[in-house]
Amino acid sequence: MVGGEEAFQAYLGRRGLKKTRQRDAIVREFVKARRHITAEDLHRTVARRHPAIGLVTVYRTLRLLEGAGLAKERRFGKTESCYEPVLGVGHHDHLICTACGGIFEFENVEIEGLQDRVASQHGFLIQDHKLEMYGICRECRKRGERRRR
Amino acid sequence: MVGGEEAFQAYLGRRGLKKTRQRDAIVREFVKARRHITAEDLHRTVARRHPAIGLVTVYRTLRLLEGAGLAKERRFGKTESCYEPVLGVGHHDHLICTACGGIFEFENVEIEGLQDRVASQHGFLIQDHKLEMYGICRECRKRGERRRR
DNA sequence: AGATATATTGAAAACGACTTTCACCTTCAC
DNA sequence: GTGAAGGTGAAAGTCGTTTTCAATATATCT
Repeated sequence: MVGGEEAFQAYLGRRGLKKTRQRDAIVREFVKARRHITAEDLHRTVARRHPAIGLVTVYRTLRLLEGAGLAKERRFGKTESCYEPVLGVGHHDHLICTACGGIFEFENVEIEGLQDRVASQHGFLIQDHKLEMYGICRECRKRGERRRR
Repeated sequence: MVGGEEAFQAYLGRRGLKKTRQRDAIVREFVKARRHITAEDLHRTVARRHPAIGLVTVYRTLRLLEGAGLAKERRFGKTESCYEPVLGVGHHDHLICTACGGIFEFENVEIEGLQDRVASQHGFLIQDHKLEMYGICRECRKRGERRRR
């Protein structure tokens, strides 16, 4: 999402939508995050400098970013969604620790290749995919696999 | 989930829980489904023969089944969860058509192997994983990729 | 700049899936 | 059978997210 802010404004213009201070502030913080973040967390961050901006507007802006192809919604646990900036290239997937809740990212070209093959074997035209692996991370294994919650 | 009903009753016994008519009916229909199903759909099915059984009890029973390792919760869209019977062996993943909403299952041992390798490279002890691919299925491509919703 | 049309805002209410509460009802070990 | 421990359905409550609505900001036209 290099130059994400300009891309976002172009998107707004194209759709006859307006550039506002709130959207600017939200998009700026979202880009700074550089990692998946929940709407609530993003709101907290934005509200430090702009206390008047509501959570509702954060949700709306995230949906706009998604529409612009600049953010992607993810759902790891059973509860809230996370949003992550769409960086120029390179898809990544996630390793999620069920003990500490930590989320680790990785990329693997071979897996991607196999996925494409499976998809075309089934006659699918692939648009997106996600791979999530759940387990115990190195740290938690050392610590003795204590469970959270 | 061959012999799922017996396994479930064993689980109940082990935990000091009781076998009830409602649970029997719900588990029986769940096993018959043999495929992912939402709580709501399962309830609808069960209610045909047992109109008094509430959706609440279906949710509770599904959580029990999950605890017993006989069902697995999945979340494809952004809305409801699906539950699928855990069959004895063989993990499968999903191809989801964004046009018609259809869900197709597949298995691929090579991908599984690569996943395990990635996990161990990161020091992870894998417990579970899920792979979902989104795209347009063969039928919808023929039909001209109309969008649902 | 001022007027005008249209989009945007925050607060509160609504939403949908799911969970909890509660008073009554089963189940099962004795 | 009896009684303690669980289970039940209905209604109320949660939680994350979306919608509604009256007030306000932005872009465009003059």
